[in-house]
Amino acid sequence: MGFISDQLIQWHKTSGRHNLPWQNTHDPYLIWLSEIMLQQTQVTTVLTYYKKFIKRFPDIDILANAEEEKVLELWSGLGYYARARNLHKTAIEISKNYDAKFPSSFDRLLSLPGIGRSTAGAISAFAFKKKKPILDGNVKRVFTRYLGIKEWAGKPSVEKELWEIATRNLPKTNKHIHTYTQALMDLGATICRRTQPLCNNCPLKSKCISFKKNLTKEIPASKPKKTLPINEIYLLIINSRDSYLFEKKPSKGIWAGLWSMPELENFKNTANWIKENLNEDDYKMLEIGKHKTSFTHYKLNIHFQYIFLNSSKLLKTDNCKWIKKSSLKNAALPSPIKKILNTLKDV
DNA sequence: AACCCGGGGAC
DNA sequence: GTCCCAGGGTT
Repeated sequence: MGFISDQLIQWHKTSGRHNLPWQNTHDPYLIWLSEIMLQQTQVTTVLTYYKKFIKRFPDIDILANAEEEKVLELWSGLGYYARARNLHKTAIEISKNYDAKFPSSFDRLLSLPGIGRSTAGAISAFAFKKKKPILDGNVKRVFTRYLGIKEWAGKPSVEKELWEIATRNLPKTNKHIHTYTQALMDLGATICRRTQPLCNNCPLKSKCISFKKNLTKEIPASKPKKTLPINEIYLLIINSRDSYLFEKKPSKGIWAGLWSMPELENFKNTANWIKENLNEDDYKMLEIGKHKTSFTHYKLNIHFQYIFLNSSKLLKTDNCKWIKKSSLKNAALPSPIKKILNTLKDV
């Protein structure tokens, strides 16, 4: 398979993607940001977030000097919020220890928070023209199909093999490594798609085992199924005047660092909670509801009580705050919380 | 090796 | 509803 790299580089010239916002640059800051946002996230989803982000944080020093809260605000809705926290940590580290210049060393890149082997490989190729392999969902799909690998690509032993294949298939020189790397991603995204691959347009079809044996439906093998556990949480949506009451999530766990609603074990103690934390007896229950959402590893049923208070008194707790309705759109809230608030009737 | 971590696009 | 996406970190 020594000529795959040449064919891919040639194919990319006429048929690859050339106009994504993070292309046509070697600025490691812009490339790094795009790679982090694109982890487990589709291009179409990233586009608007990326543009907003570079407008607000044009360079790494500005990002490093920002409050983590502000970074999370621009990440709100994108998910996997550890990416945003690690992004901020890395910006601070580079600003401090590398004079705000991205390190070109692969090992130093790999040591930074949020940058794993594949992301370090992509940054190395795109920003520094270094010959390093990547192994994302696209590459896994292209290689498992091309070679007829029938096992799930996420299985550790298979993944190890795929890294070796990705390394072995790199171009001989680093001259076109950025084109090659982009070509692999583009082929996976536009031709070697998960469903309905466009095999007739594929530059690799003459030697692709899945194409020749008609295995593109079976390969790549899907992840082994597991029944997801269901979690129930109980939230108090407390409204007073033009604001809602929020509670900051802990630094670990789901939605870490974001703002959610006060959470109870159940609704038996609602009155006590309001008395203890807001020193208020007089409240009105406006609505009771339920919202379902689902994550990679569990399902979540959010139960909520929508409560109205006449006065917004001072809180005892320091991890709570009121947020005005007009500010919700730009606050660091998880998507389901924003959705629930949008369904509530105005008081 | 298994689990944790979001949200949405495409079907 | 299902599956998976330019994966990384933790245990």
